[in-house]
Amino acid sequence: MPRPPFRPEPRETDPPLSTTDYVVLGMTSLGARSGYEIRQAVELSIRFFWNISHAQIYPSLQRLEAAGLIRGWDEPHGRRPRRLLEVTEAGQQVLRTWLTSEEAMPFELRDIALVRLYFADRLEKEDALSLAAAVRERSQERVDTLRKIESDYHLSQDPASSSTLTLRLGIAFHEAMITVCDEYEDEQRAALAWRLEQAD
Amino acid sequence: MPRPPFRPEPRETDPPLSTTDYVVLGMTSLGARSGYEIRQAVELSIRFFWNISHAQIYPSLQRLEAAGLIRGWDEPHGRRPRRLLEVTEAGQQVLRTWLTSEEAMPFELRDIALVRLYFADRLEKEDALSLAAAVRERSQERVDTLRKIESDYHLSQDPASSSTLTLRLGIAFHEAMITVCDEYEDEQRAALAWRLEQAD
DNA sequence: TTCTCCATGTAAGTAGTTACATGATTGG
DNA sequence: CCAATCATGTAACTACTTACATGGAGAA
Repeated sequence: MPRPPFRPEPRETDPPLSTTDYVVLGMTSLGARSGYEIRQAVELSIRFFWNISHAQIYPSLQRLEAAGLIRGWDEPHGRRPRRLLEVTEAGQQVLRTWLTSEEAMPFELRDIALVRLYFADRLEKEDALSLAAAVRERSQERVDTLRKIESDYHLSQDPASSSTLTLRLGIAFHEAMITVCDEYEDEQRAALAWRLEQAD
Repeated sequence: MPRPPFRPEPRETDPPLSTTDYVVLGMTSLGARSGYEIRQAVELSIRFFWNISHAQIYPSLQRLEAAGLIRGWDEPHGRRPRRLLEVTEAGQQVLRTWLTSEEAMPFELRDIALVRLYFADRLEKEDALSLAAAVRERSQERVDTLRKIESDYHLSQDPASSSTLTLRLGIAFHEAMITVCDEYEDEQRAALAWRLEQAD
């Protein structure tokens, strides 16, 4: 009977961190002190380009703590349980290494509105028109909301660009969407007018 | 021995379609005749705002065929197997219904570059600067590529906006990114200059 | 003959969402 | 006292990616 092949002890080296882990680590490094605060910080800052749900945060915190990148201790508030966190020196270092690494920075966009618009030719022109209008209105609402937030923001203090970065990108993107919809609507209306003319 | 509990035949009512299923259905409706062609069509058109891999397409085709929304038949090319497809009238109807439905149109963006930029304050100013520069260059390359495609496109024929929609959105988005990076770099450089001045 | 493209599928693993579960505190 | 918010976690499920697997056709 052959000897089983030699396998070195599979050296449980820390698995590489996911982007979500780096977000959790980064928010801790910026001063978020609990899973709950991390979630709020994400919601108020980077959710436009990287959203995470609380169901991802708690397992991520466990991984980071096991890897020694953050430190956590229980500090209940009254009888309500609470686990406070802080980043370790190793964690700071890992974060900085990630931020300066040369690895690829993939870009991903998923927008059902654009998918629908792409297939709008399958509809009657009237329906295609109202679809485009709905998409345009959605973007218009987003722009209005973001502009409102932007002006409230200017009224307050901090001119730090990292906080307004998401605002400005959101505005730029949705304004481009509005332009595209406008053009599409013009085309459809022109085609429709031509058809009505022919019918006379 | 107890009788097994009565269970009504679980009336295999068609599960709702995912957006990916609608993409596959839509591409078939636009004339893609095989899984392979669907994949190519996605790659050349909507991949900027809805990418799918071939591993998603084949199971999706099976679901759609089971639901009677497309029809498929084997038509090997020589000895190479090939399954051709066409959309059924029911499929056309389901697609139109989806396109005109009022359901929400969520928008999702995931960009590691922006995440990194958000955490750039954790770095030395020099490193923050080179990170911002790397992000700016990435977007600049994208803009250059997209503009090239756009001008090639203009040289050919079809002025259909659905095909240029992805181009124009991509350009608008990445130009906004460049502006944001420029501003961030200016800030960092100013802070750096100030620090050097103090050191004198 | 070798490379690229055509062509279809499955398996295993990772990532993410939604729902389930619980309960305390604070402010009106 | 009731609603909103604080606060943490798990389970089940869905979606998606990467790797595995196979092989023919056509062109250079």
